[in-house]
Amino acid sequence: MIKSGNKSSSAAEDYLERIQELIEAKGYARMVDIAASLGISQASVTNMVKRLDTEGFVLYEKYRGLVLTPEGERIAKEIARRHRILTDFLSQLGVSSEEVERDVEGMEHHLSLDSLEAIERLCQQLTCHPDLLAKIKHGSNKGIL
Amino acid sequence: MIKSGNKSSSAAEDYLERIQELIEAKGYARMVDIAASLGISQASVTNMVKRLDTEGFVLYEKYRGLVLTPEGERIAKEIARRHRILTDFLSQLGVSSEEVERDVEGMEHHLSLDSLEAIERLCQQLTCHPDLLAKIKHGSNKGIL
DNA sequence: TAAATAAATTAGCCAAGGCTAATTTATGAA
DNA sequence: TTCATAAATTAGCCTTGGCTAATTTATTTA
Repeated sequence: MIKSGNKSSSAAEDYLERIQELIEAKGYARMVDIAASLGISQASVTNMVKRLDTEGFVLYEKYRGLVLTPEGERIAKEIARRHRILTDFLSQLGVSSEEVERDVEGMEHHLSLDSLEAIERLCQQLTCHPDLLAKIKHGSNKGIL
Repeated sequence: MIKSGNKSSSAAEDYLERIQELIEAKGYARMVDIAASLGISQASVTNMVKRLDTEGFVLYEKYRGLVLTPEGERIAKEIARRHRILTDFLSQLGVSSEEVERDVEGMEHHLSLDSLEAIERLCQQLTCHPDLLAKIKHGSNKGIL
């Protein structure tokens, strides 16, 4: 998904997002850490990283590690942004953080820029209308406990 | 996706939704129509319908047609509901109908009930606040033309 | 009702993305 | 520096969900 530039699958986007997060957090992204972070096997990571390399999202040298290309980084940051916006949105609506996480994970690859930015503006507006948000959350049965 | 009852993949859910739509519109769902409606080959439909049968979502007899089981119908209706709610939501935000269609198609399989119903309540509230919606749409560059 | 056409099915293929088991390379500690 | 362990890779397999081409069954029409 994601329109401009090269095509990347949902799976590829997930990898790029996590790789970027690891690099930000620790300066590098090892295969073993990518695997742990995504909850999949190291072998699967090796395969996908090879693909990401041939498709130009990553520079990879066997046994030596990998870095994102500018294009890979662009996609990683775009996905991170979608993640942020959608997480904010569902959190504002009072959805529990575990559900937010799962739902966002699934949705973030399927939204046009237009929809995403409309939701972003909506969040902005909702911030100034806590009364409205209160009514929405009130409908929820898992209220303030 | 969809929690309660049997598991169904996103693809299976798409099939069930379309089958239900065809049955509602014409009283029956032929392989050739399901294929046309989903934009895939008849052979692929035959395969998936067999699977939907063995998984209990559909009753199918070779060359004789198919009907939804109660469970299949339950899922079809649940997906249709998600489709409705998400379509309403993005439309309210001023997203173009083609984009709404594509986005909803992608998202509808990935939302928890909690998130879905929070969005439903949000739409309800937004209906009473056209001023708010106006501001959101205003941020869009493809405004009133 | 027999032949032509439309619909459905089968067989066999492909790519994406997972997996495990076995092997190879790198690295840290004695 | 050598050996034990950790990390990475390879080989080979699986499922999902597509596809085309060939075949079979149903249906329509002359």
